[in-house]
Amino acid sequence: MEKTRAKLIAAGREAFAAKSFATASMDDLTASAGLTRGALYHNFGDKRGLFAAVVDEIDTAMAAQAQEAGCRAGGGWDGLIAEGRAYIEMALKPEVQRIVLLDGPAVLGDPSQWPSQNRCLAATIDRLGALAGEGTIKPVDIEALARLMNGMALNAALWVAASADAETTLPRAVAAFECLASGVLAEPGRGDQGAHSWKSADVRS
Amino acid sequence: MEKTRAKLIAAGREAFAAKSFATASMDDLTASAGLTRGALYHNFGDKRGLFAAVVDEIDTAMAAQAQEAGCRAGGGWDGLIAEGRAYIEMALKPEVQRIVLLDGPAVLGDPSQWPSQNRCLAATIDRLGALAGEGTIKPVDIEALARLMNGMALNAALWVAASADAETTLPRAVAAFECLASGVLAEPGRGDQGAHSWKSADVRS
DNA sequence: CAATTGGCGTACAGTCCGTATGTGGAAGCC
DNA sequence: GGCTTCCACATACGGACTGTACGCCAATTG
Repeated sequence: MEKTRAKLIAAGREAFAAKSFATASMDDLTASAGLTRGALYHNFGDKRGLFAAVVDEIDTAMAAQAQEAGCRAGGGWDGLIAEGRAYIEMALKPEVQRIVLLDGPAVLGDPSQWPSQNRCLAATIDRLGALAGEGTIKPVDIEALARLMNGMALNAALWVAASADAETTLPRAVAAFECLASGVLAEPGRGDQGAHSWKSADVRS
Repeated sequence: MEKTRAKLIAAGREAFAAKSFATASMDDLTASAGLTRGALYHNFGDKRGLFAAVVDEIDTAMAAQAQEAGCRAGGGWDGLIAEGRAYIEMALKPEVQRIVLLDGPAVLGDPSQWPSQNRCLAATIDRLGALAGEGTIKPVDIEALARLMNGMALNAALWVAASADAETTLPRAVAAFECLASGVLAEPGRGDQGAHSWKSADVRS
């Protein structure tokens, strides 16, 4: 049944977020879904299998939300920055930081190998490729740039999530992100408003 | 005895690197050191305690090596870039990627909270502060910048470590790192040679 | 209507962690 | 020198958890 899979994934999101992958008990998890471990091992084969499904669901939603924020910003360079900002902001949710940022790499390996991350990465690569075509950014290795920018946003998110008061740390992280990202601009002084943003954002720090 | 601690940490480095934190058995680990679990729980109190000691040892050595590379490059902006490059190169060792990059955050939490990382972060902050004082970099939030640059290097290292052939990926990651880092330069066109490096390194890609 | 298949519950074995207890030797004291 | 104390480590035990093999029930099919 496809309904039990959904129930298990939903229960997994709660359990893995609240207790981490290692300490989450599959007996409790399945019981909270009104099932037993038999259903789990039949549908996902493994504890890791359920975790991978949970990560894929969350990560896919994150990629979609980031891309939507990029389009809402009008695409182009501003869209790229908006994507990074959205990604950082999502890490305020404990679910995201515990499952995707901390346990995910340890259990499933390098995030850039996940299918959901590859989708997000492909979107960033496309966006950077378009910017390179119109000369907005320097003609550098696009894939390497996309990977590092994704990683930078991911790491900024981790910092914000671990900080005492995320409300004040978030703008600092976003400003630093935009400042570093402006390094790929062909004309840093006036490339869109990439160079202005870090200035205006820095005022409040 | 201080000798048993060293033997357990040495055995921990091998076991955690080869089998990961979760699958490493403390019975086997202590047996390989010629001891039993009694010695472990007496000296470190916990499986996590030993792991924290192992991470601290590796991470401290990494910070020292990176700082030494920075000094060898003559300090200043080139020193900062050399630090990042050295940090990325260290992640080629499976021990570093498995223990520090993957399991470390999951078991011990956000890396920026580790004592060893704080030492490395303080060094980067000092270096950035000096560069800001002489006007080499933009007057932005130094701490946020240092955290993101450390995270960027860490993530680039993870990518290189997970790639099929690290020898070709490494220069791509380093070039992208330098390109993004150049975003903090006050005069990107000719700030030291930060802007040249990404060009020359990109030729071979 | 009988048989088979698939989804799920149940029982069992194996492993591992953490703690409580025991032991041997070294140091201190009279 | 003998006795006590203490510390570093070994040993034994309990509890929990995962993964697997097996059993049951419903639905489908011929």
